Amino acid sequence: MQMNLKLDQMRLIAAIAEHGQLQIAASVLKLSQPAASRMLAEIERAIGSPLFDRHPKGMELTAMGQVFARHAHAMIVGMRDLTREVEGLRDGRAGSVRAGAVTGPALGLMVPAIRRLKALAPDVQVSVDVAPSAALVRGLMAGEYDLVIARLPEGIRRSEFTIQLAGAEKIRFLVRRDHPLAGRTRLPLTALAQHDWIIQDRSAPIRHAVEDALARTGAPPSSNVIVTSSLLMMMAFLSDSDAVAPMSEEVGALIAQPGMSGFAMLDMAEDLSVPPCYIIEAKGRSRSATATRLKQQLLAELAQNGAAFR
Amino acid sequence: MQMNLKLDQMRLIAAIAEHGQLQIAASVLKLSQPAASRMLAEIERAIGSPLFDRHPKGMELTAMGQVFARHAHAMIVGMRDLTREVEGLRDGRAGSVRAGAVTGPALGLMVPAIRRLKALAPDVQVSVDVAPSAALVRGLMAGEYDLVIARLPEGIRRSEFTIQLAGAEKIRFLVRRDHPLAGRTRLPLTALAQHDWIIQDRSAPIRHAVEDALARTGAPPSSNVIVTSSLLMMMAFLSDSDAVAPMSEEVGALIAQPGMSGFAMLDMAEDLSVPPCYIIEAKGRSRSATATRLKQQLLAELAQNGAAFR
DNA sequence: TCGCGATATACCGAATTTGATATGTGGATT
DNA sequence: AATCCACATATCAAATTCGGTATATCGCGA
Repeated sequence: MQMNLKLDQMRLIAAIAEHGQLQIAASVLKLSQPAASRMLAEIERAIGSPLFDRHPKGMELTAMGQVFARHAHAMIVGMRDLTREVEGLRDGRAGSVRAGAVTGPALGLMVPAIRRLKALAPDVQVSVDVAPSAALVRGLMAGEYDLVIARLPEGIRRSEFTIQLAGAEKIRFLVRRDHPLAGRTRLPLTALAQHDWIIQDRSAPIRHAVEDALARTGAPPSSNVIVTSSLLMMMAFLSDSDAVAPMSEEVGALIAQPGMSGFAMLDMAEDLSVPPCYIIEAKGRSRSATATRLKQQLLAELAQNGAAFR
Repeated sequence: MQMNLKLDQMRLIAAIAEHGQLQIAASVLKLSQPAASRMLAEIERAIGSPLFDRHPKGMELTAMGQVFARHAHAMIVGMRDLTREVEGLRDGRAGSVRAGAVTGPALGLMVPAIRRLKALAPDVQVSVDVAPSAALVRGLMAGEYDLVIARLPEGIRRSEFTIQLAGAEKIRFLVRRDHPLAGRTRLPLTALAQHDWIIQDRSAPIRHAVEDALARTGAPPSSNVIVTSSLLMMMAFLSDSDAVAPMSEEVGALIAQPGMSGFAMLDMAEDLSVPPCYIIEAKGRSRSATATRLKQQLLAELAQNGAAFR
């Protein structure tokens, strides 16, 4: 399907969704009602499905319309953010280092490196995001980050990046402290299948790795699953249920400090891991002094603890 | 500034940013080089600032260009996501309940309600996001959520929503267990000002409330601040430093379970809170049966624990 | 049955956009 | 100095977009 839609079309859909009537939406957008009607018809032709159910007193979104309206809204907000940020840049706001990392290296590398950087230069502005690799590399390419610690997405053109191996990331399963499986050792993966799972979105590498490992054992995945990427939600569900949640070892270690936590990591018969991570910067990008210093701290951390984070 | 830019313009900027040369970008977009050059010129005229520094062998992004390219990339990705989701809807994927909550009510209300719902209907698809109120209500309006638990953004038209009071949200300060302030009681806010802070983004209500309270005491905020909204990053920084981090009481309670955690919540002389939360649904929206059931569980949770979450 | 309110369609003209080719300009390299 | 490469500008023609007014259509309520 070819959907070369325009922002004004997004605005129309969002306005109709918000106001419930084409005429009001048209007025808001400073269009005549027939112009709005025709624009809507063109959008629906491009989509190949109605976006609104028509009623004598107005319209309401169809299921497809809800999907479209959500995206339209995000686009409108995105344009607003762009405008704001472009204007803000005119105010000459000082640079900062903007870094991102996937969860394990966020803890294992980024946190100590930032801590060291702040020790040396307490007033630098540091902004850190934790996100999946694809989003991080996308952000890096788009100039949103100065550097990221992430996996290499497929098809990445290595020649355009500076890439430094940072290490592998192991998967552990977190449970509440008094979970039936908590005290056992060398658990097979199949032992987990009968429990509820709190698991990440389908795009997460941890989920891929876990599902692949389950597939190799022949055990079906649990049928009772709650999908969330929020660590908070995971901890909350785990804390008073028999659910299990896969996560990176570093995250698990932080949450389940031995003897001091309401959580525990399961002892598995077989290690699971996800592909290794790298410190990635975009070539040809002017690098702020602060970003250079953060990179230096990351390399120092690797030199010191390389064996620990492998 | 009026920036009525087009997606094709975004694509051009993203392509130049990616390839470094106008001619290659033009080719990728199936344009002639002069057409691309003029399109770029028009974008830069609308922006009022160059997006690229020109060099004999190509162009590279200016600071403004990096901002623009990042947003352009997000728009392009958004359009791709829209296309994918529109197509996916044709595959007839079954409905699910999509809920969102700000952090405190995510724990205090949403988690038990979802747990009850799953007990009654183990195979329903539940998706939960934790996000700020503005984003949640935006998502609700755009059809991204069936219901949310959030604060009421300014200017919200109450007549368009079903709004049910869910309670207030208290702020606590989290520290590591052996923090110098951990054992003290009735701490004044000024006692925290000398420590490092791990704090949320400027738009977060918790940050507003904390900065307002600090302003009332006359104490300046800490000059040594790390900004992150990632709970994981907060916990990591707190776990081996003397930093403090404000967060909702429910989140703090989950992390700092008494006697069992590497963290503790500070005992403050004065309670801080953020404005109350509500269960919010959009009127005129066809509600899935699962969403209705989740709403029922939320109301049941409120009826049972209303005093606890107030 | 009639009137109302809301959307849909027909028709038209004006404006804008689009993108080509041809050519100019500037910096780097040989 | 000549050449090359990459971007910028001029010119032109074609296509598309845009959005108005006028009017038709439909469902609901009185």
